Amino acid sequence: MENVLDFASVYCKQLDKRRSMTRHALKTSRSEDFATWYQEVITGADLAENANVRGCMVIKPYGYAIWERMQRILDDKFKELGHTNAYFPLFIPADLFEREAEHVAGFAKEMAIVTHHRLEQKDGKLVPAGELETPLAVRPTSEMIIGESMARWAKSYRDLPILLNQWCNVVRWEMRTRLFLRTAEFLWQEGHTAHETEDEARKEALQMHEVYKWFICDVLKIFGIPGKKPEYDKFAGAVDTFTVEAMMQDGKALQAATSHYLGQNFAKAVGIKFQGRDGSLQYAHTTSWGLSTRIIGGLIMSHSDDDGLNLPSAVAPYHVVIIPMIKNENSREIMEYCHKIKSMLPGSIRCFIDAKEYSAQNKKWDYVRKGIPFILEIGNKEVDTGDACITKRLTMEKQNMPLNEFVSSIEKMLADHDDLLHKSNSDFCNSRITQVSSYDELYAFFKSGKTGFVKAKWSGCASNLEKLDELAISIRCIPTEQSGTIGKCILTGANTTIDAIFAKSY
RNA sequence: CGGGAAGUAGCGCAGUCUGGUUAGCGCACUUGCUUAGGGAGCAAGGGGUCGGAGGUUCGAAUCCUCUCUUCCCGACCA
Repeated sequence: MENVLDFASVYCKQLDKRRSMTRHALKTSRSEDFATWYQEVITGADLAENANVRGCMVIKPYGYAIWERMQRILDDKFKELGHTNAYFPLFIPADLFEREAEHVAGFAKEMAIVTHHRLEQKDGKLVPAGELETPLAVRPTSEMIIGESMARWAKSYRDLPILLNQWCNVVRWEMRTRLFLRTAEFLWQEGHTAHETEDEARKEALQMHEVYKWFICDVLKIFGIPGKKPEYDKFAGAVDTFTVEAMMQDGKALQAATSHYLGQNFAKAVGIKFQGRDGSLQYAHTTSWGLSTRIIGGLIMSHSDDDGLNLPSAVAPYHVVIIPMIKNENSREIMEYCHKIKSMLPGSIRCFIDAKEYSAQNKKWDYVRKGIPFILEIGNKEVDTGDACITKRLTMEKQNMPLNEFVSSIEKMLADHDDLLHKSNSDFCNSRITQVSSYDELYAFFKSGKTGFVKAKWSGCASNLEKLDELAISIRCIPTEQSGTIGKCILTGANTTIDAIFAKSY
């Protein structure tokens, strides 16, 4: 493990050195204009584009390939833990929402509603004609409609737990949208479970919270702090909300995935009742948990640099791209050599040969922007020497190595790639966590233009929160890892042991 | 949803203020030749209902009204 870190340390330095010396693949740098840079990473890597509909996006094939990788990893894990996939309707009768007061209040403002079901031609224009008796909400989340089914399915304690997940799209009519981070329609998975006891349901919510933590931090190598949402910032209708708050390269927090213990709130609203072991009729305890395409935004803002995207190997559509440097005279030998390389690679390595007739250099820079970990340039030289000419995306260092050595070390190099990705991100983020012990310090920190997470004592009560408004920050979470020390709440002055994370957020 | 900016070729832009030949430039694209491993050169080409609708005018990318979309700052954001 130490060796790995040493390796990463050395490369971090090379990385910084190179960045100060050379021309970059993107026009705008992170430090110049983070928001513009973010857009350029997306267009540069060909991940997505704005659709013709307000706030909606087209996820392009390369972006969707990343999402598919994420889906596969998570789906396998969910199933391993006993969940099964199902599918519920996109439309939810609007009045169904009204059964849970907090829930409807939380979503009312961002709900898209279908009120008509037919178009008619009028003066050459199509106008909605048949009005629906009951308006249909386009699902912003499916607790109510899935709960309604569960109510029909659960009769006895023997029917529990019900462990469901669905992969779908949801719609939230947001006022301000940004590709991946906040779109009117987005893709996600939503898990919904019903349990016999509070204890079991709480364990389920925490278990899925752990799964998200693992996926975000270990698989995607994104720096995140797991914790609990403050009482006033829970999911509408939840008893407890757990979150992973990820830190982006501009120091802002991104709520990356949440898991909720819903108590009996939803069970009571839709009637998930079952006969218990003692014969009495009881309400189930439910949970829900979700992770969306927003995480792709988090992935971009965690790992990308001024040359574009960088990807952890687990979700990279390709690990290796081979670019033939074709010259007319012996293109056949070069292509044969390229195929030979591909066929020699271990099965775990995703590789493709780009033989499109575009200029090799332009192709190379495209793949730099797409964050392919290893780019191979294969031409006459390599055919003659039996080498591979490899550019490592993270460090942008280019080197020749004997083909056999490349093939036998590719898995190790990919592991090193992941370690470096992980280390440079976690070093960056760890250096941006600041501890303060008073509101004045907090104020000075954010007013000075510094960014990052600030850890401070908080009483846990909702008073004096308006003091955070001026700084445009919020309490992101109460981290699972608590120091246990006693101190004064920076907002109220009350004695407390609670550590909380304060930050600007997306 | 409030304030600001902007929509002209795939991308980036000029032209709009002060209405007037056939709407231009760079990159990209096509063809040819010459070159090639940090983003080629030269030459000849292709590609546009100037976001959309309506109006003013002999004439609208340009002026007016409405509308859609995008970006930035706020508010909002399980």
